Amino acid sequence: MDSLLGLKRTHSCGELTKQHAGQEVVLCGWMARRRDHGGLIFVDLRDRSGMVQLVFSPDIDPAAFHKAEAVRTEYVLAIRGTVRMRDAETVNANMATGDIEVTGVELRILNAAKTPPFYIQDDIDVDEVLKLKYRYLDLRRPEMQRNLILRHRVAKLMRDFLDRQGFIEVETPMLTKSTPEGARDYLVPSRVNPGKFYALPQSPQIFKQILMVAGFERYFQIARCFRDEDLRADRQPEFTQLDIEMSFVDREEVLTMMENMVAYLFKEAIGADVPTPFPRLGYDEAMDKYGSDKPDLRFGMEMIDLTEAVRGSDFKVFENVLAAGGKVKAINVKGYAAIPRRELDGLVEYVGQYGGKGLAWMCYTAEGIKSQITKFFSEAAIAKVTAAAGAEEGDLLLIMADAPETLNPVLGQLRLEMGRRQNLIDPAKLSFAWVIDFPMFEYDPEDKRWVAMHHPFTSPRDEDAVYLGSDPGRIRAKAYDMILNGTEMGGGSIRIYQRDLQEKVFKAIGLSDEEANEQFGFLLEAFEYGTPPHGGIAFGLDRMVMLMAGRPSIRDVIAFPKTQSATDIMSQAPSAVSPRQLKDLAVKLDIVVKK
RNA sequence: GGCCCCGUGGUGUAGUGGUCUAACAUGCCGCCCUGUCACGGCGGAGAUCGUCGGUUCAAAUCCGAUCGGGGUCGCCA
Repeated sequence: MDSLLGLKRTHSCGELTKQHAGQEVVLCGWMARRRDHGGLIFVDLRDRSGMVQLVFSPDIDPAAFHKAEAVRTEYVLAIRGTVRMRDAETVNANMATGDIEVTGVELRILNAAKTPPFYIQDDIDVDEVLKLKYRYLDLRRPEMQRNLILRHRVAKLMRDFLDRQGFIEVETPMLTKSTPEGARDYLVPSRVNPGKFYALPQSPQIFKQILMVAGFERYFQIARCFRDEDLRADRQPEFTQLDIEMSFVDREEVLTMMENMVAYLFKEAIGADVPTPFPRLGYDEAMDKYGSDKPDLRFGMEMIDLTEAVRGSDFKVFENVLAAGGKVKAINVKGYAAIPRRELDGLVEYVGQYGGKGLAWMCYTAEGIKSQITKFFSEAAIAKVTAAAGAEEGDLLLIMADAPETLNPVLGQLRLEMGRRQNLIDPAKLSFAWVIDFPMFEYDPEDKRWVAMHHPFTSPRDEDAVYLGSDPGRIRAKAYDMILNGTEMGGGSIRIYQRDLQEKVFKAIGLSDEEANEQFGFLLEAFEYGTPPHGGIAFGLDRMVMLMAGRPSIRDVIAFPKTQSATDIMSQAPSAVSPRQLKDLAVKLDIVVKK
């Protein structure tokens, strides 16, 4: 094995162009591919910046040539050589550095490498376990390097933008207090306080509000957050938020500044033009038209209310739903009247997964309407449905009936599914919007109490606060979510900053005075020492970068992600600990759960 | 906790009861090759088919359990 002694890297592989022709350069990197012609060897050398072709020949340097014969995949190399133009017929247009090559006069093998378990290249299809076990090799692949470099760029742009706007980056604790609301906490036992636990933060929410009380006026943090809930493609137990809070602002100011920031980020990071201001949707409208509080607005197919059109038919299913106060709604899948019967049956199953009890359809074919339900309806009623849905020949109406709370989300899922099947979703499109006027509370039938939809520090709209004691369900909050292509990218609110209002909200979610004091007493007390009106927002950095990179999972933009069972295959976390460690922490494992 | 998909040489796949002594591609090893770029040619090694149990004269193949991965519902203020 050779050392680097006396050689200093002068260039990176990817930066070389015809401008460098004639120069002697020193390059370092990994051996990506070798083409050995017996009397002539080509090596593609890869580093973070890209790849370049090296040429070794006995005519150039016999020692370097013979060394090159022994080089294998992923060996770490340093080479000294001269950049030269390729002959016209040997130019490789598929390679960024394809105009030139480097003739090697000195080759050093800095380190050998075992043959990697998978190819170090883009677009591979390999088992997740293998990729995660050898994450350092997976991360060596150019596309993964691009993803993490993009992530770095986005974080830097966030800091640049917010710094210019007068924001101060402040770190808040990772060892914090467990609170009853929200997701399950990750707990950390305290050695010096036996029997007591810290919680890792689900978000820096309370600390950032305290920073407003402290007079920082504009705060941000790129903050790690922890939630002990089940994982998804876009959910990891630890994830990163861009957390922001501002004093002396109203909702308008927050929304305007944040959409400007996001437009800046997308422009600078991926060159996308994002028009501002963003469209705004009320929560009720979003649920009514799209059945979701984070609708994918890249395509239409809005839900259509047929309640009045179908009222008074002989169809018992609809009549029963209507009698119970439910609704009948449909989506119009344009041009899909020829849907195979088998697919329709599949759709019934599909809505069943989401709690849909049934699905009616009307196919507007050239021979008339094919449907299992039209026989229950008068011609006039059918005409009303056709008019309400704007149905034409070739269209397919998918119709559901249920209470709105069930119907909307299920039909919303069906809308998404049909959008996907009909290829209506343009992957290149970026459809941003704000969803505003969220309900303050939603009723939890399991706990039989009202819970904060956003969090309990969200301010109710001024005109709705009077219902706090009487009718929490009708209160709208000063909350907002930024959505992009059906993903919630960020959410926030204008906060409560007065003790008495905060106490009323705690009461509304069933916290007694004692509990409120025990959990949040310090915040309530802080509110009495001159708290400015304030509000803020937090963005999911992982999701934002995932969307920018066009990846299907945030695992692709996190250096060391966890599996669906929250383990790290590379480091084998979590793991058992020694009895000694447990004893120090005053922790006893009485309830042993499998393995 | 529920539902769905996946697990076969290093990697990706084929094989759905006997002809499997497991096929193909790629990678790997050896030899040849002075303009390739997914170089090419010739030869070779490499798999008890995730694990355990069952059915059967016979199991990669059927059944059950289990482990691991992925997607999703619930959950995620």
